[in-house]
Amino acid sequence: MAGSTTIKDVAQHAGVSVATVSRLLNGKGKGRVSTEVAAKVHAAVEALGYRPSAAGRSLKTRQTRNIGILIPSLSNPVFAEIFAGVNDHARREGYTLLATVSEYDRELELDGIQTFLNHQVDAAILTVTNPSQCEGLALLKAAKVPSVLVFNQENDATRDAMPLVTVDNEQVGRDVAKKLIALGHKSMAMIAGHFSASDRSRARRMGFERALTEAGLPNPRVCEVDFVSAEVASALDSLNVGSATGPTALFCSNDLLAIAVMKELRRRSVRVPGDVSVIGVDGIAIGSLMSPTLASITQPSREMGEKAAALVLSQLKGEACAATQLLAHDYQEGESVGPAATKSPPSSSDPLQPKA
Amino acid sequence: MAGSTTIKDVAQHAGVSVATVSRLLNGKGKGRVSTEVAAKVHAAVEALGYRPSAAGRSLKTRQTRNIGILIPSLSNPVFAEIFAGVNDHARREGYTLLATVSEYDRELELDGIQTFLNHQVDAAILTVTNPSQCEGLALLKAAKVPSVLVFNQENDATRDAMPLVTVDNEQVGRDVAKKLIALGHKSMAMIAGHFSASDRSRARRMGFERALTEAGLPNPRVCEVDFVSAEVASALDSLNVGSATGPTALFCSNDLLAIAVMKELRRRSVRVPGDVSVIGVDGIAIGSLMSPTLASITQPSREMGEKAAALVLSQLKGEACAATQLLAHDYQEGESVGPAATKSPPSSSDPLQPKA
DNA sequence: GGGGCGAAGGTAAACGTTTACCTCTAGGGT
DNA sequence: ACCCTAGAGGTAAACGTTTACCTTCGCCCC
Repeated sequence: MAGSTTIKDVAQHAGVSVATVSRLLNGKGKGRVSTEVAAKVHAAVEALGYRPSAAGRSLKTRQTRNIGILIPSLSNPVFAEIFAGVNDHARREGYTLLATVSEYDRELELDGIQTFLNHQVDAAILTVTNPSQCEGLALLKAAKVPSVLVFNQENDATRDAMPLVTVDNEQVGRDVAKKLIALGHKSMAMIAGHFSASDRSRARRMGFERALTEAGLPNPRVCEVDFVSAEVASALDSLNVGSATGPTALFCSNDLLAIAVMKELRRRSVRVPGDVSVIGVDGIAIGSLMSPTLASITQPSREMGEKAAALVLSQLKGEACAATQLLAHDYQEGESVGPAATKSPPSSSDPLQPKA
Repeated sequence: MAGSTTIKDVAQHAGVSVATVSRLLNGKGKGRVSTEVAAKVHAAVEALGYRPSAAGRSLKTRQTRNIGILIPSLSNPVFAEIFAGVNDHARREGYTLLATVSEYDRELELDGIQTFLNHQVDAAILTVTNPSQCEGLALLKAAKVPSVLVFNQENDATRDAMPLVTVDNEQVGRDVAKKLIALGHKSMAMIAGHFSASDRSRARRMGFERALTEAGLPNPRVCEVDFVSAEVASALDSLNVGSATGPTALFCSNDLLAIAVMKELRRRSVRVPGDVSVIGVDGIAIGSLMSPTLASITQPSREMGEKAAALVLSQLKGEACAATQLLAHDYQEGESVGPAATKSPPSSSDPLQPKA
């Protein structure tokens, strides 16, 4: 806090009542103030460096003009962009962001939400690890705080609707499959962060698997990693990547992971996409600076942030709004995917695909 | 806001006075409450789902337990880490973050600081484009809000001290120079974002140039870019990179830029480090996933965030604290630097360095 | 047995706003 | 000449806390 000059000081200095000052400053009331008085008040405000106290105001108006935003991590550029989008929209509407990052930790998620509640945020924008088992969400609903989930793919029907802004992650998985199938891949694998920490990964996996099944292909091998490079290595081992029996294409649940995978492949002298194709999800900018450039499914992250902010704000104004907004994703070309390798002569050690 | 049950409701429900509730909940007052009353109150709190109003509390205590944090951008992982560090420390101390990103825009910087002031943050943590001409800083000082600059290298002596948490950016520049000189480089260039937007870039440049001068080498060519890849290309053109008259080493003012530069070099078939060495600053994680891995000067970003938070908090408690904390940086090995290329036969078109 | 003391808890006055309601003045319509 | 209205501005009551200051009571010590 600071050299608090209050509205009372201003009123005194300008020789008017506090009500007048308040009315003028918020442009309220039919009975407006005369221009002379206005001038005096403004002069006083200027002279005293008056700044209305948010606390006093909030107490009376019962709104804080704060929006809580909870994201798992800022290391992933996707979340950084979401944040930028939210920030931008919120600022324009005169709202401020109470931000916290959860590091994918359920404990911290709850803690963050509690904090939002304690601070009486007017609205909340969240990405949680698992909407269907996040107690915090219930708290927000109980407190009737307009909230929206970003990126999450809530599929728990028992819970009454909390709006979502996301892409169709199952379709993302399908699109990846479609792309790889079109290039002749028949043996694929998926590498993902812990599914328990990301319902979007789960949805992507589901779409991926279904598309493969529909195409008459066997289920892909799937491997979870803890996102430390050592684990990436063992994941590649367990999938037999690079060997004749290994997959010809790797679907990574996000770009950061895909980049780590490409690094490890390079270390092993597995050529991308010569031996193995790699594709990620997110469309982060740095992907196209890699060599080979990373193919990915791009999401309009920044726009998602803006949409999310717009959504909670209109909810705040009491406007009914679409429960869920599905934004379009897109395929981002990249050198990291290519036609399936014809990896072995016909008399291969892999009897399952003699015609490949 | 929400189904506001107030402290009065709790008091009533528990059959005690509000003062008792308040005292119990904050563990204040020598005259403690008896265990039976405590139990009743807690039961009431539980039953009613009571949550103290931050507004009411702030109004009375004159502190918000909010810390403002202003950073230029979250796209740079360095800032994301700072944020994580601040977030972590603040949370542990029971503070919440009011966050905003300025996109390196002076207007938005000021706007953000005003917002902090309007919300009466207890403290502020900032990275600004230019400390010596940021009006916002003066406002913070005038309002006596404990503040700290992170990453900035304030060098305006006329201004009374605002504490800094940073690395010695001039030394960073020197260390880069030293490293490159040791590898035999004699012709170097620096590529940086707009210097006007980053005093740390300016300091790095200064150190770099001074070290070269002290080593008897000519001043490096320096080129500012607007951080769009098209500009990186023209920067490389203007520096003659890849030609016999061009530099054998490029010092990039941050890793993201270095990565973009490496990308463009690759496109031009300029070998790194064979033809040109590249070194960045920041030590972002993704640098070591590139090929070649990026050499860099690492900064302890997360720690800087934690230190910054600790610093403003102790300032808040009235403890005097070191005006400036210089943290150690470190050289991060990377494949992107190597010995200076002996780029042309003795009868070169470059008469300036016949002996090289 | 009385004075003193400390523990337990109540009373009420802030903190800085906003806003419903009131007062006053001037002007206009009949 | 009168009433009505509208504009301009003042008065004071909230909003939900915290906390200084009381009151009460039981206990101990002389």
